[in-house]
Amino acid sequence: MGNNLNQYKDKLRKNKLKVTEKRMRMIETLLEGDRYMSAKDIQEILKPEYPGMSYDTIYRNLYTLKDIEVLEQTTLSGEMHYKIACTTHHHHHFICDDCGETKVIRYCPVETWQSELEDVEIKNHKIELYGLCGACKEARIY
Amino acid sequence: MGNNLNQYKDKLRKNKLKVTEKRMRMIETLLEGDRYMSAKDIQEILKPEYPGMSYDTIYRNLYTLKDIEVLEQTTLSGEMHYKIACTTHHHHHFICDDCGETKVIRYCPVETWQSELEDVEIKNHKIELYGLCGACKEARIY
DNA sequence: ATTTTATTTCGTAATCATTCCTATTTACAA
DNA sequence: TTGTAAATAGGAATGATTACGAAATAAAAT
Repeated sequence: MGNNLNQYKDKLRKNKLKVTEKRMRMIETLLEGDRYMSAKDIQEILKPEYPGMSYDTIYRNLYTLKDIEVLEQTTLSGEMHYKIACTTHHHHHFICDDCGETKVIRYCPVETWQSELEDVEIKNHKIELYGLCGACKEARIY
Repeated sequence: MGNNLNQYKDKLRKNKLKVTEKRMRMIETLLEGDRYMSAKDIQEILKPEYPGMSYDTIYRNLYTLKDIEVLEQTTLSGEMHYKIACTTHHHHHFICDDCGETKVIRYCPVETWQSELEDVEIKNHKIELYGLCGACKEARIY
């Protein structure tokens, strides 16, 4: 794989976290998926390799990886989902309702909103677009 | 109260739903609160009046009222929250992390995003700003 | 190579939001 | 006023998530 797993190893080490096999496979799984995945999704995918992988491990690692900003999280239909975070530029996502694929959206008017609401202090914001990606739009039968 | 509860009664009847005491008190509670509230919030507030009000009733009514667009919903820290919907114009919210007060934001660049992502079909979107409202910002001790 | 420390297991249990089930009650139409 | 369809109470069930604690394992530091 030409995936730059080293940057993730470095990040783990920088945070005094150990580079374990399971952790790396979770990161790889999320890199390969490149969409929001639930704890169960990840367990399913890694089941052949690690049949006895405990939920405890998955949840703990998802939490840890989100904490060091390797992952970003969002709630999709009641379940927490995670995906690899992109740290190079601020962005949000379009999420396909059918296949779960995500697309990056760049435009973010947070300054516009800050000036619309002068008296408040915006500390955080969530933007998500939902719908059908090109492929799923084609595949739809009406 | 000068609150126009009649429009809500009409809306219920239009949808062949019964105008019950509990339903109307839930609507009143949400009107008075005018912020996102959880099922538990509502149960707490109505407890003196209806000590035995069942969760089923609360959840079913929240769902029903969202369904007929009397309420809008969002997930806040893992819990579903509801507030009275404004149907006259499209908008989103700023939500105060401290007191839960909401402020309407008008600017919504959904067309901009649609042209940024030509191939997808945006069917839905979620925009939420979080932070401190004017009052809570003042009240903060640093 | 040895030690130290973090991580995983594993089984189980607690928690919490939400939903489901059935008997009973209520709103409202006829 | 009566019939019936909808709504509710009360509690059990579900499902995601977190917690736990001790033993086993693995990673990294010396």
